[in-house]
Amino acid sequence: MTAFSVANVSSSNQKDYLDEWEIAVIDLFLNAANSFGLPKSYGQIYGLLFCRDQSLSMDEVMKLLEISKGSASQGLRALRQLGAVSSVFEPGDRKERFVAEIRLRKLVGGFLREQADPHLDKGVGRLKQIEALLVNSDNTDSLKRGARRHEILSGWHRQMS
Amino acid sequence: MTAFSVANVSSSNQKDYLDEWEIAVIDLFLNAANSFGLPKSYGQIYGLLFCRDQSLSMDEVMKLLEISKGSASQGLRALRQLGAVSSVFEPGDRKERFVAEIRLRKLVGGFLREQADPHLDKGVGRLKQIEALLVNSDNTDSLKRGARRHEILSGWHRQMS
DNA sequence: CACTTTGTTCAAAAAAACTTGAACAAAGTA
DNA sequence: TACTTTGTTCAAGTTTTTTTGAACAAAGTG
Repeated sequence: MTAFSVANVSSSNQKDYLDEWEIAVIDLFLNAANSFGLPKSYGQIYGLLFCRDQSLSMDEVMKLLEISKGSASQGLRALRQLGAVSSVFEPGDRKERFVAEIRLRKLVGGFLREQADPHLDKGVGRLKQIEALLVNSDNTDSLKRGARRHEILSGWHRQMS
Repeated sequence: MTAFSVANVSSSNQKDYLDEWEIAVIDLFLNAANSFGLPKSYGQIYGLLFCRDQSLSMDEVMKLLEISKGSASQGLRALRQLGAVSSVFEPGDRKERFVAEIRLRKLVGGFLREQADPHLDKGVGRLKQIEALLVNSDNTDSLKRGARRHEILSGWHRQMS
């Protein structure tokens, strides 16, 4: 093609603005994050990385999305923890760079593992606590009702595994 | 039994306090609601009804949970909308009374129908919008990338149905 | 060592979500 | 009609969550 080839310069070798369609995709993920109970900024960050072929540094994420250092740092950490992004170290570059995981399986799996499972576990703990209260004292009438409810909850828990 | 039988008096024929185990169950649902992205009060209300054999009026819900009229009204409406509670009119009583749906199938089904589906639909709308932006002008390079991303998103959508 | 670059932390500010209660509507009763 | 009971609405208040940015730590460089 033309003589303007891409140099592997150390600093920003990336577009420093967002295309319209990228803005729309980022907004899509922003809203998706919201409905999964995750902060909007997580959605934005994931959305941006999802759009790009090249990995991005935290700095580039901050500038492109116009979010603070804190948000970028925390967001990227959380997303990596969820398995939704992974980090790459380009050789000869001190910066950590990030790319989006785009396999739906992995995304859903990570989310379930990190978000759903902990909640389920907490639920199991609470069930045990309820059990304990049911052995307590007398008042047989209410306690019998409690025992029936406990059974229902246990049944639900079984069905969900 | 003793001579103290239960009369079908018109006003509060219910316990006006919560047992310890009921408080624990209500707390369980409070937290569950939270992790599903529903207001805590919805969880409390459902939890209370879940515990009881008898239907409860809005007034009783308010007093037992110590929540406001507004919360009780909105919570009960939303829960009915979700199919998580249903209302009953006792003959010769002006009050509407509520009971919890305890079939897991119905609960999950209602939740998906009212919460997940709308979000999916909104997502489809956004996808169309992105499509529109991709036909826009020139800048073939970025747009090609955009088209690839649009394919991925469409694929995801297919996999989720 | 002094300086730069990269990234984390966390208290405070901002934004979002939830709850409250007073005003209102609807419908029954006398 | 005037009064009561039941339930809804929504602006304002409260609480919770998220974001910001300044201070700090870690590690490379000259």
